[in-house]
Amino acid sequence: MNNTEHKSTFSTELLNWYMVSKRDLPWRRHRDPYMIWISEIMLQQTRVDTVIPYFQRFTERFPTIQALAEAPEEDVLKHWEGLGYYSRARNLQLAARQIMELYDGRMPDDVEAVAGLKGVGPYTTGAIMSIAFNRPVPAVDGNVMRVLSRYFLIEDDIMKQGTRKQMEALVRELFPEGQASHFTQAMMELGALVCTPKSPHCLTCPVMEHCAGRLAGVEETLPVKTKAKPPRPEERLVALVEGRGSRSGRVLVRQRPAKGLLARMWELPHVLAAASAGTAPAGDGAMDRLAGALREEGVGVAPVRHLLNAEHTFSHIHWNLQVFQCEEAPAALPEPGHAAAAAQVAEAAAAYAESGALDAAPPEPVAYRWITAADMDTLAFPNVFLKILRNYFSAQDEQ
DNA sequence: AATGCGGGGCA
DNA sequence: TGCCCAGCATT
Repeated sequence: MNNTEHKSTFSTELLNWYMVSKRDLPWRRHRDPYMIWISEIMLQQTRVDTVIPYFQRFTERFPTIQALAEAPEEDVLKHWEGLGYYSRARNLQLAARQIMELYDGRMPDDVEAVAGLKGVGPYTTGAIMSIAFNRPVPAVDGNVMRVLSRYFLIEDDIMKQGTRKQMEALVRELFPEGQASHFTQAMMELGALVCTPKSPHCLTCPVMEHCAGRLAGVEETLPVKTKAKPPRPEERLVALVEGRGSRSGRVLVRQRPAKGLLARMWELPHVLAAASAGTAPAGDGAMDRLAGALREEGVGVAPVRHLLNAEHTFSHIHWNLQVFQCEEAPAALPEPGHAAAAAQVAEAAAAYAESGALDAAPPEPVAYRWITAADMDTLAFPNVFLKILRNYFSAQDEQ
């Protein structure tokens, strides 16, 4: 069998398998390019089972591009809470506004236009063009690279930029005439269900017969991939500040800056204790440091006791969190009109004025706030703080 | 080309 | 519990 026949066989067998094996997923129930787009952004770095409930809630709340474009950003972030990589949510809304302004509110059936949308890179461009518009534009993600590297025994490092380009060229040769949509989804489906990262299910694979990786016995060692650096440890001290008097039953939280890690998410106040794990001060030393560091930021707290420890891993940082129950220190609590808060508002407003309207969100001050359990329904928290706060409020309920 | 950016699943 | 998964933006 020559090379062309080999490729044709792969595509035909894979497509036939997909037609009878494909899963019934929410975004496969319609051909609305908006739904395809939302699902593809959510599916970046995220598994299907995790995405499904988010997709349902998100598309129910924002059923159209216009609805998404016109929603408050905080609402969009709240519907992304727990999914991670929160810039995806922000870029999604920016792109929706792009589509409203440039393409009359409809996803353009055009490669260059799609590729120009915020948060849409080479992979998502291919996914939208092929899945939604049935155009033969390659959508090469980790699944596709795994499948192709095994079937065609490609030993290039998939972390290299050039390898993805090579795979895209290969996919262009593999597209069956008029079947781009099914074929793109078929490769993803095979990667997700059969050609899995560890212990692939070769015996049930529709293309096992001519899989070069399996025939050579190296399917387990493909794809070749350089390892990522381990996350650097960070020791942090966290204040769970309980309100007094009129603020009784409330907890002090703050919103993170608009850029960087967990942008615009809410969290418990915390400070860096030490650059590496295991060297953080303990007990009274930690409580003194926490109170001192927060006071420098204009927040007066009095740590009472150590409550619990928690961990949170990002791809590049590992947080070890020591959470301390604190009382408010009346002298220096953040109030509306507080000097530091006012300066932050002014700074955000200035940044907004300098930037184009399309790129910038409305000025949202980085602010402190006293919240109740009910506020948890509207503010978006990273998972680690979500768990701590839910735990805390439910314990308060029992008293 | 290298780095920043979450969270969950599995052995 | 430790390891694996890996798109897009920015610089």
